Formats: sequence, C-alpha cells, structure tokens
Amino acid sequence: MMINRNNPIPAYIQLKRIIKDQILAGRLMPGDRLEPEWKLAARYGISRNTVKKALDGLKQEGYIHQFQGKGTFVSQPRISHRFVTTISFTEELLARGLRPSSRLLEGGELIPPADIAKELGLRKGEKVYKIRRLRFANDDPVGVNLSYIPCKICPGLLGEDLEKGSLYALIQEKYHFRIVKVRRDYETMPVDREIGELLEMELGSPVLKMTGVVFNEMGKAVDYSIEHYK
Amino acid sequence: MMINRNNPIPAYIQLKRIIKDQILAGRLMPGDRLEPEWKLAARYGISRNTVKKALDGLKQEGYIHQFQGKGTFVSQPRISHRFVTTISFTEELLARGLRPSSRLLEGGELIPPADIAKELGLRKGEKVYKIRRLRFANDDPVGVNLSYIPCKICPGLLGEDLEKGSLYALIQEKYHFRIVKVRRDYETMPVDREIGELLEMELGSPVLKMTGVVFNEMGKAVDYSIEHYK
DNA sequence: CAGTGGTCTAGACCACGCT
DNA sequence: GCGTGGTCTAGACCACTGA
Repeated sequence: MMINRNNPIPAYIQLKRIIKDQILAGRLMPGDRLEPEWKLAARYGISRNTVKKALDGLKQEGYIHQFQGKGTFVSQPRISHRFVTTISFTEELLARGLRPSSRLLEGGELIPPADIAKELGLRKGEKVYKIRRLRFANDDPVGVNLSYIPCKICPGLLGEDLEKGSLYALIQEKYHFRIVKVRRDYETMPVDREIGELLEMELGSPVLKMTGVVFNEMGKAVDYSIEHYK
Repeated sequence: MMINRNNPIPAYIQLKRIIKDQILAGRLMPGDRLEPEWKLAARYGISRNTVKKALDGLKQEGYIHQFQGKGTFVSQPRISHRFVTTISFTEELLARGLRPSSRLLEGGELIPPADIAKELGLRKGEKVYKIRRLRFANDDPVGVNLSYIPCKICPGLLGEDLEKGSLYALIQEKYHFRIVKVRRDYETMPVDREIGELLEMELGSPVLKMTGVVFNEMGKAVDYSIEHYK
C-alpha cells in the first residue's frame, strides 16, 4: 500500500490509515517495533515531518507509543484517550467550579502487602511508594486518598511536589504514560475513627469508599488506590 | 511573558503554557480570536510550525479550536465525562444543565450468557431482563446502554416506562433497594459499526466503554451493564 | 482580493538508549 | 559511536473565508 499524492486526502492521514490497518489486521502486533521514522519517510516518499504527524495521530489514539532513542512500538491494549480527565480528583473539582488542594499525610517506600502486590502485578520484594493525601475542596476536607505506586514504574516520585495538582497528571507527564484502563469499586460504608477525624465527620456517617487500579498503555498497573469521600 | 530559549522546556510547551494561562486567567475569553499563527510566531520569535505544535496541543486539550480561513478561537469550557463519581446518567446530565432522554432499542427476557450470569451471581437457567437504550443529551445521541437485570430481583420491570428518567431511580423506588456498591471498568476503544451508527460517529473514533455491576444493600447484583459513550 | 489555517519539505541539532 | 525519536527552522503552496 502506497501513498497517492493525487488523492486529496493528506499524506499523513493516508499513512496513518495504512499503519492503523496493519495493526488492526494483526500484521503489527503489540510490542512490535515499527521501522524508524526516516525509513518510513523514504519508503513512502514523504518527509520525516509528515511521518511524525501520522505517528502523532496514532500515538494520540493509543495505537503506538514512542521512546526517544529506542523506537516506535505498537501499544498493548486497544485505544485510549484522555482518561485523566475522567479519573482525576483535581480536574473533577475544577470542572465543578471548586478549588481543589491536597495535604500530604504520608509518603514512603515499602514492600506492599501481598494482596496489593498482586493487584499491581508485582513480584515478591518489589517496592512501592505509599502516598496518603487529604483532599480539600475550597479548604473543606472531602476525601482521603491512599495510593500504592510501583517504584520501578515511577522512580523518584517522592521527590516531586505531591501536594500540587493531580497525581495522575504528574505521573503521566513525568513518566510519559497514558492511562488507558481503569478498574474501580465503589462502596458506601460507615466511617471509621481515623477517616472520620480527618474528614471531620461523625463516627458511623456514610462515606464512599473507592478502590481502583489504573493501567498504562503497556498494560502495566501504575497505581492501586483506596479512597474515602464524604 | 516570553519564551526563554535557554530553558530546557521546549518552546512549544512554553507557548502552550502562556496561552493556557491567558485563557484560565480570563484574559482570553471563550469566543475570542487569537492572533494569527504567523503573528504569534513573530511575537515569540519562533517558527510558525512551532506555534502550530503549541496550538495543536491546546486544541487537543479542548482549549481552542481553529477554522481554516477564519482563525483560532477560544473554546467554551469543556464538558468532561465525569461518570466515575456518579452512577446515574440522568442525574449526571441534569447536574450539567443538559436535558437527558432515552429511546428504548430493545427490551426482553432471556437466559443470559454464562459470563454475565456469573457476574450477576445467578444460578443456571435464571432469567434476566435485557434492556438496551440509546441515550440523548439535548437530543444528541451520546451513549448506548445495555443492562441485564435479574428477573427475580425486579419482577415486572418491563411493564414500566423505561424511557422516562433514571433506571436506577425507578428500580430503587419500585423495589425498595438501595444501591450500595458499584464495580466499574472503563476503557477506551475504537467504535464498531453498530455503536458508531447509533452514536453518529465515524468508524474507529474513540468511545468510552464502561462495564459495570451494581449491588444492593443485601449484596445482590442488581444490574450488569455495558455502556458506550462518546 | 487579502488573510487565515492546513499541509508539506529538506534540512538541522539535540537528548537519549544501547553496545 | 551510532541509531533513535524530539525539537525546530524557513521557507512553500493550497483551501477556505469573508469583504
């Protein structure tokens, strides 16, 4: 399949279509490396910038990812878009016109309990960062967030400012992930003493407990979190 | 604010930040037209291609849109998919000031496939209602909802008006449940033909697929649903 | 018509991963 | 060192809009 320069469809869209078809047809499998950009440019008789524009689109749609110095690879699952916006406490509150903020309660590094290690797909002895934050909306405490994040996935995370903005945005920006899959359990339950004190609630009032795992485009679990919301 | 070429942050990201800040600060209001690309390039001392890359990012994030031959305009604040913290489509849309409605595509009674029976905790041969609805926001189709609800939990459900309001509200009211636990999986994927036609989307555009189970206060699964949203 | 964004080129240098 | 993607330039022509 070649690019037809008489076709009014732009070359980068034609190339995108060609590569996408190869992925959907299984001729390119998840994990496969594509030819380097310069070679694609030569093969299809277009400039490298045009190849980049095609690849940008495919990256955007979650079909591929790229690593500087390594190459271009077909992504694991199907497709992704901006999942952050649907899962981020920070953006959620901003969208509602509230002012979100956080206070770091605890940040450390440890070997996680077996059940959490299993959810994260970690081998025995692999460490995680444990990050516990109290969340505010307009300075009212509204939630407690406990996250376990594999150290090998996000090295140096504790050196970041964990009280500013969205943790997911930080992770995606710093480590160049895209979050493509989310699993969430929601449950209402009476509040226990510890959470109740943090959220300034009466003992036994109902809280929303949310447990979740998020996955990046390579199918790796990036975060296991337990959250309690008023 | 200018672009600092000694700053290791790429010029296009610096420009993106500058423009985004102007929008967030209200110096650029929704509907305002930005300077033409060539003028931005001259003002910030970078090439037009670099300006385009910054604008592409902002377009991508929904802050601006562009029209060939007309210019670059600040977008209305984005409506984000915030299904995570809400259970009910109806309530979600009402909260956003949109008018929700539904059209019943399919309503019947059947023995569910084994995997769905398992999710619902049903014994062999126990029937479910299968309810498929197209969802509208202000008469635009925005989602397709497929629900499996155990007949023994909600007897006579098909006799109700399934196009009016929230199915969850109906179920909770008629059968005196409280929904206390929800499990949700979110994933984005390219739209297939059937859903694409219902939602009036181009084949392969990304849709949010949500799969979920809700439980009542007795721990019984009340509903297994598969939904696709624009 | 002039002005705008859309596409595209043929280069360049840099940052990074690997061997 | 070499190959990769990341960024950037200074042009060019086209398609579309609106006066």
